[in-house]
Amino acid sequence: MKKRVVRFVEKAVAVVAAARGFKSSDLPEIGIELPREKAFGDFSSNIAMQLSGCWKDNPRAIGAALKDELDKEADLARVTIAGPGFINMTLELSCWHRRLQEIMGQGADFARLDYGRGRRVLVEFVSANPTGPLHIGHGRGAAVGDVLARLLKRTGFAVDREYYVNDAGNQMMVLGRSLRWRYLELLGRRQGEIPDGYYRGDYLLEMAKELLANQGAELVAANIDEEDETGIEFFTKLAADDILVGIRDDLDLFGVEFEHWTSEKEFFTSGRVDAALADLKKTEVLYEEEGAVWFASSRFGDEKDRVVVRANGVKTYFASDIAYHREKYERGYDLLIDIWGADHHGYVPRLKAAIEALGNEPESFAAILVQLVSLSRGGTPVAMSTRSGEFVTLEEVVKEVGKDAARYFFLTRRSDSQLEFDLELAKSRNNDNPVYYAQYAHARICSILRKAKEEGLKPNPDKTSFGASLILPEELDIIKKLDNFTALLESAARTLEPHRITYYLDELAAQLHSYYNRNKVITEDLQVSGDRLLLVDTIRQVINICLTLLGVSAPEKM
RNA sequence: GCGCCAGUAGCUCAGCUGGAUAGAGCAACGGACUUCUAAUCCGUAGGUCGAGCGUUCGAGUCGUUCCUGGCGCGCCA
Repeated sequence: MKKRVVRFVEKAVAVVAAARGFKSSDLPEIGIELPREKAFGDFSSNIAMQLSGCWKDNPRAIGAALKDELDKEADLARVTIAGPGFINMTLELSCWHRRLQEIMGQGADFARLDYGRGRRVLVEFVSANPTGPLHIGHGRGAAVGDVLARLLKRTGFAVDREYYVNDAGNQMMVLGRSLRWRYLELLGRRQGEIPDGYYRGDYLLEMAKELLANQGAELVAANIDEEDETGIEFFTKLAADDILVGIRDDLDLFGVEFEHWTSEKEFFTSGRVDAALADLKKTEVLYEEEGAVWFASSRFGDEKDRVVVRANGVKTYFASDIAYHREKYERGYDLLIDIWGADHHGYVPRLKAAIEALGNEPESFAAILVQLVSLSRGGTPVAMSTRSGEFVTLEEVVKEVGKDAARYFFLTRRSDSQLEFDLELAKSRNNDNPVYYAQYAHARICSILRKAKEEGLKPNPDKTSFGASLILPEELDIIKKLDNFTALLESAARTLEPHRITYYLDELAAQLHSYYNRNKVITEDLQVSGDRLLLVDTIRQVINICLTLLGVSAPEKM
């Protein structure tokens, strides 16, 4: 609808520009907004103010000239000039009624946009080290990443989700040592507290017990000396594989699926890290100093240069990450989105530098930083640390509060603002939980539709009289809100901010609840009932789309 | 010390590419179920948008300087 109004204004501006002898080529872009105040009409434009500078005339005079042109449009019921020069426009009611019918007619395909024009996007998220179960912080990343992927898909991107398994490096050795220690502990060959720096979560103890039960003591114990690192690789692989299975299960429970699981280790073994470094070397951004190989990331805006190969010959995590992102581009993606914990923000400039050094557009890479989730229980902070084993797992939370509430909760805030997750609050199944509000609206409409069906009524399909009885201000507001959904999705996709869906949904649900309490949908009047059924059914449809985007169920009864 | 993110109602937070009189939920207070689902609704009250300066027709939004909080500044991942 907005685009139609933009065209009206464009046309008017072109006519007036021609009359005043200005070229149509150097006109500013037409901005159309939804005014805050209803009294200002359906749409408003500030174009007169923008033109006043280059046309050397006052905004109200320009506005008046534009108004004369706009008054010729049959679909515009009213055009006024207000304040410093706003052009306020009100559409004919019939336009809104037609729009409602149109939205309903598009069904589940409403707001399926072509904004992305088929560009290929890779959204990489969670990517937690396979050193322990996913905790609540990973849950936030999972929710944001998954919903963002769904959003981009709907707005016209070709999207893949990817989990990068960080199965290389020191941490994996520590994991192996930790499991081996637990195993030896069960055999009575280790006593006391597990050493500092080891992972001490209960899951490793459980794993060790299972290992002992399945494989016995001799199989692996025979060759293990008290002190050396014998068998570490065996334990590492065992632990990592087992944990990864658990991670997949947890994400499955959370409703998150990945198209790809990529292993960091394979980048080393396949020689891709070396190939990436060779590429960088060609562009002369690598140099040696103090025995190490450095990447001159400071030339691309990073605060200092970074080591890619240590003096001991071992390549850094950064080196494999360069290879990883290089490979993403090779796979043909136009846009890379990485979702990281905000504590990794210092890492963004160097990766961006590498991406640029490899000849890619810096704008084709975006890192979304998700702030930490601070955990509390009934208002008391809970410490979280994988190594100490003190944390609440994602699995635990999902099982307690349900997938719907958990996912929704993570999207009630924009990602760069910190989120406090109170376990007591989340676990309590009371009415404070915002997800029920939207779901209830959906169930309520379904209930109305059931009742209508019993009475032989259905949403008005009549192409000539549809919606004509929808004349209440709140009805018009709802239609506008429904119409605005496409713009909302587009802006959410443009800014990569999936939380906007949640807020929109909440507002739409509020409008429905309010409308429901004020008006009866099923009345004596067949025309009115049919039109109102059309209205609420369309609301239901859009709520359904929102909930689907959020990965939250849309119950027909509650 | 440098950098990133945040600072909006008592609390938790929205505020779309700068737009007109700054919003919601919770908490507080007062109302609405013989009615299509009260997991709801309606009303009241609550603000120098951290502070200053600047940019312009116009700033919560942009620039800049401070203040406060979180995080990061490794040849760890």
